[in-house]
Amino acid sequence: MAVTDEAITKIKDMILSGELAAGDRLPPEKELSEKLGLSRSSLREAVKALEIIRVLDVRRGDGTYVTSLEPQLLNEAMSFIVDLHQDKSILEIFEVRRILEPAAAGIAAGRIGTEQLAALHATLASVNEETSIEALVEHDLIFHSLITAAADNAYMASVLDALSSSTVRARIWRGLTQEKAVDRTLAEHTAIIEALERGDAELVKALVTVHISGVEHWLRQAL
Amino acid sequence: MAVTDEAITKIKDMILSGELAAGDRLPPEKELSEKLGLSRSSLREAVKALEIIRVLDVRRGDGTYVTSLEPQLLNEAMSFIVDLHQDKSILEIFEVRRILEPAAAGIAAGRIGTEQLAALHATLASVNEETSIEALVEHDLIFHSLITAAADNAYMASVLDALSSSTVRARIWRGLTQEKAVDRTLAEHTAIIEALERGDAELVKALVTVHISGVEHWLRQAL
DNA sequence: CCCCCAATAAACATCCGACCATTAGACTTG
DNA sequence: CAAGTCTAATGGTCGGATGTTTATTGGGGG
Repeated sequence: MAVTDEAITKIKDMILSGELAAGDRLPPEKELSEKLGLSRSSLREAVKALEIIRVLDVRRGDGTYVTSLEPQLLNEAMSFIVDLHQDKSILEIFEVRRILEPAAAGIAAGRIGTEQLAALHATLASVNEETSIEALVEHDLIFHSLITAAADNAYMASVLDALSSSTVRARIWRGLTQEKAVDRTLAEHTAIIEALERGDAELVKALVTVHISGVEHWLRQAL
Repeated sequence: MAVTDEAITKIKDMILSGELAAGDRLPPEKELSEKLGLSRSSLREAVKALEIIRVLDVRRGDGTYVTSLEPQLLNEAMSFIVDLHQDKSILEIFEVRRILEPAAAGIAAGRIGTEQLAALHATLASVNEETSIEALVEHDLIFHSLITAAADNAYMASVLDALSSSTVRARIWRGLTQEKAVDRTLAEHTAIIEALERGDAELVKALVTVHISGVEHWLRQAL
């Protein structure tokens, strides 16, 4: 194994063993490179890799720290990868979403609070049939994120958010707007909010399933 | 933004724009560093980061290539992150698994082939109540992976495999063996295989739900 | 003509040392 | 005591030298 990969493993092990905890500061690059027995250049490659997947937080002029390692940090790292997969298997992604998202929404129905419901209303009110595509994508991301967040499971939220990365959503919406399906989507969003307010988990699950399956169906025809 | 991060974004964009396709070879480090306007050292940090998340494949003495970007490559990158989360939110992970894995197994019931069933029998036959913990963990990983793989959805398999990283599984099994629950787990595995053979999707879903919930329940008591 | 092997060149791996840019914290000053 | 300033610590970037691995090429032998 290359020294850089060894360094990555060693740093990871230092975290797993508890030698480094969340929020801890790592020794300076020069010092750590000597401790691990490799050059600063090689160590920096290792640190950069760990920074990309949000394990380390490098602050210039200050130092390098272990991140909180909270599940939501999984998000960006996963999204980065999903972004690159593009159309290749978008239908497979939807199959996972169709399973996970209704379940998450159902859980959310029993846990969602007043503030979160207000936020849902707000994002819905910010768009209509004449809104720009960019704003619609933004609304759609927020809408689904708010619901998955309300399920109060950071892993679930991370996985779902990553699977619906912004670039994927953007492409879909571009197609949907051409099909004049915007009003239908917004109507479905409205229905989902109402069911959430009533706390009707079964109805929420059904509505979300229909909502996602609708897009999925459109995709199958478009491809 | 730092030059290294710019380089990461540029390489990512080259892939998104189609300038670089899966399997393509990147220009040599020296050449690419000049094209992107940064030093070779900094470029190497960017390449290392992309290599860790399985976007690039660096072959010493040969060159650097874009990976196939297949969904299963998501696996290792995600597992690496989940590994670091440890106990922090293991119950949240189980909540996601309890939703996704029965659904995947239910789909697998209709798609699983003879060879895959044989593989399931084989891994089950390789263990008993006196097997070492390491071998039990290995069996457990293979058993669940085979089923999720049979659902024929690479994203689903990647997410599930990542959520049950080997270190997490190892810790759980260590606890389960102390509780003499090994035989029960193996009995449940047997029942799941039989239901899969019959193609009874509903029963498979129920059995997998019970199976995962059982471990989840044990975890709640243990924590 | 084909196969095997050694020589070669290309490419990544690693290291070093220098200098720049930024930040946190100590210090000075009003 | 507060605000601004200075400084040491730390990461960011660079260029080049050298080592290691691999693919390729060309020649020699079968």
